[in-house]
Order: sequence, then C-alpha cells, then structure tokens
Amino acid sequence: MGKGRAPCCDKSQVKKGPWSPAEDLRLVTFIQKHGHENWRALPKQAGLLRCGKSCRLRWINYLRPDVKRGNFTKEEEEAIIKLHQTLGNKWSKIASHFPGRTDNEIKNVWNTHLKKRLAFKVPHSSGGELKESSSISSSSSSTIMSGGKRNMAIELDDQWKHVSVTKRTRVLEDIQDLHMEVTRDEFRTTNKEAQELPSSSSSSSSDNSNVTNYSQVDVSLPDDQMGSLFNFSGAYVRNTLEEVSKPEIQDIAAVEIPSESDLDFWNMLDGLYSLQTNEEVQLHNVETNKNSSLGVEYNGEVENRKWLRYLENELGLEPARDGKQQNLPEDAAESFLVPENYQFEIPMKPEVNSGMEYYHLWPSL
DNA sequence: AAAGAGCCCAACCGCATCTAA
DNA sequence: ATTAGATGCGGTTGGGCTCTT
Repeated sequence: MGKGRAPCCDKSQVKKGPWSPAEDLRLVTFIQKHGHENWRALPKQAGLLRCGKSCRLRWINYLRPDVKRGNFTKEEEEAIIKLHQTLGNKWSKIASHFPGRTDNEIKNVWNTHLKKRLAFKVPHSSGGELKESSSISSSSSSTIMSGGKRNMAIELDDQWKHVSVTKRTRVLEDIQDLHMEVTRDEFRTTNKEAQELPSSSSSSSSDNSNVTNYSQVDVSLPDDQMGSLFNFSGAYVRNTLEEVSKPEIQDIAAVEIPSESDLDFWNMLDGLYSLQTNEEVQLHNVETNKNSSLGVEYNGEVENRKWLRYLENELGLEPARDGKQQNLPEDAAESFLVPENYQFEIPMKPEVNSGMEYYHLWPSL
C-alpha cells in the first residue's frame, strides 16, 4: 500500500479536457434517469470515460438545469463585491446568494472583471464605499491603460449596449434539440439498462436530493410533452471551436437513440464531432463572424443545414422524421430551429473579449 | 492578412471537510 | 474514536478567442 491518499480515479483511464456534446448528453440523460447518488460510480454506469469529479463539476457548473447563465448584472456584480468584502474568497458561500450561479462562475467573474475593476476604484473618503475614480468613469475608453490593449474591455463594461450575438447560438439550439430528441426516444424505447441498474428507482424517490426537480422522468408523458423536460431556464454555452462547428446532431440522434450503455453508438456520435475539417471550421467561422450582428444571426442556420446535409450524405443517414426533412425550405428550417416561444435573452453586457454569448434557450417559466 | 499579446473561462488538481462504517 | 471513501471547495491553468499592430 502506498502512502497518501489514493487518487479518486485512474488518471490513465479517464478522458480529460473539454466535454463533447455527446458526453454532455450522456451525463444529462443518465442523471435524469438515475440521479447522481454516487459521483464516483456514475461515470462507469453512464458509460463515460470521465472521472466522477469531472462529471460532478460538469453537471454543477454547466449542465444543471437551474444553472443561470448569462452576464452578471450590475446589481449582481455590486453584490458580489460587497459579499467578497465580508466573505473573502468563499466562492461557494458567495454563490449561495445567487441562485443559479455557480461558485466557479463567480470566481471567474471576480478574477476577470471585478478584481480589476476595483483596482480602478479609489476608496471614497470615510463612507467606506467605493467610488470610481474620475478617470475611470470617463466615457472615453481610449485614454486608460493605453498600453494594455484589451484591458480596455474592463471599462467597456459600461458600454453594455453593444450587444454582439454569434455562432454559438446554433450549437445551443442543437443541444436543446438533441436533448429533446433523445428524451423522446429514450423513453420510447426500452429502459432495460435502467432496470439493470440497482435502484434506478432512486430517481423516483420523492425526497432524493440528488435528483433534480425536473429529472423525475415520467415515461408516461406523451411525446409532445417530453420536450418540456428540458424546459429549464439554464442555457447552454459552448466554447470550443469543435463544438461550434458540429451542429445539427439532433438529426443524427433522431435516427436511432440507444441506451447510454450502447458504447458503439456513443462512440460514433463522438466521432461525428471530429469529421469536419479544419478548413470547414475556418470557413464556418468566417461566415459566422459575418453574421454576428443582431438581426442576421440566424442566417447561420442555413450554414448548419448545409453542413448537416453534407454530413448525412457522408453517413448515408435518412432524413430525420417529424418534419425535420433536410430539404425543407431554408426559412422553414430556421423557423423550426427558433421556435417562436423561445425567449432569447440577449446579454446586456457583451463579453468583449471572450466571444462567449449566453442565452436562455428555453421558454421562460 | 498575419502575428503577437492579452483575456476569458471551462476544467483540472489537490487539499479540506463530511459521512458512514 | 478512527479510518477510508466521497464530496466540496478554492487555486490554477491550458486552450481558444478577440483585439491590436
């Protein structure tokens, strides 16, 4: 026996790095059905080559239905600053004051925005309050930090009106669609893998805190209500080029949705995400950047459709059912992808540097 | 257009704390 | 009371993105 604590998992056996949509889907699907009583065992049960800690982190910070994405409001930021003054770096405690916000997110916003912003504030006489220095409160962004290039973004926090909307919208939608498709099909097909698991009924235990409130999957739900399982107000954020460039997986998934134990399928799905060439990625980004202004954002959907057609041709997949035929007129396709009851919450503060955009994908409650 | 610099954030790591046996 | 395993927490970082030159 070696000294020290045993690692939580065999590092050589687990995948690291960004999560693919297929992995996300697996995790969400599994937790919906079984909850997360045991993070350590979850990856194996769900067929994920991930450390339990990684699954937990992914779920809590990203996939959890009640996670609130989007830019922090001025009020939230001020509250964070105040709480930090009293609590220090107790991110989880600070986060507890912001339902839906994660400690990681607050920690990030502190380290990237607030801490720097405070550096430009000077203590205001005796009141203890902080007041922006006159130089900072200036509307000009050109004089401050002249040598700091992108540090100007800090003060651009005050220029929230310049909303940028970009390519990731599509992936967010794709994931939601995929969720919905899988949810329908998962429960349309057998649940044999669920039955094999011990205490799959854990997800039906009414007081099981490990199961999120929406995850009480009612297999008796008609198809047209299953989509509501994902009507949580969290949003899906994508940050990798790979993910951005592989939209429309919902149509692929619609062909055949296996159980989470069907490794072949999931491996295939993972593999689909590496099909696109770098050239296509770059082209896609160029096109997307062209369209990254309000009002033309969803022109990108056309590109998605093109990509999907290409993919399906390559794979010999049939057109998806339920009116998702690929030869739909483009405007029809767009209207499908952006249901009219979807509320897109355009961020009030652009993430000037990150290129991250957040949306509330699901109809507001 | 390309390269470099800087920024952002998702995810990792390791330690702390909790819990059950 | 002790111990091992599981989970929580906070610090850190790598990769991708945007902006500037």
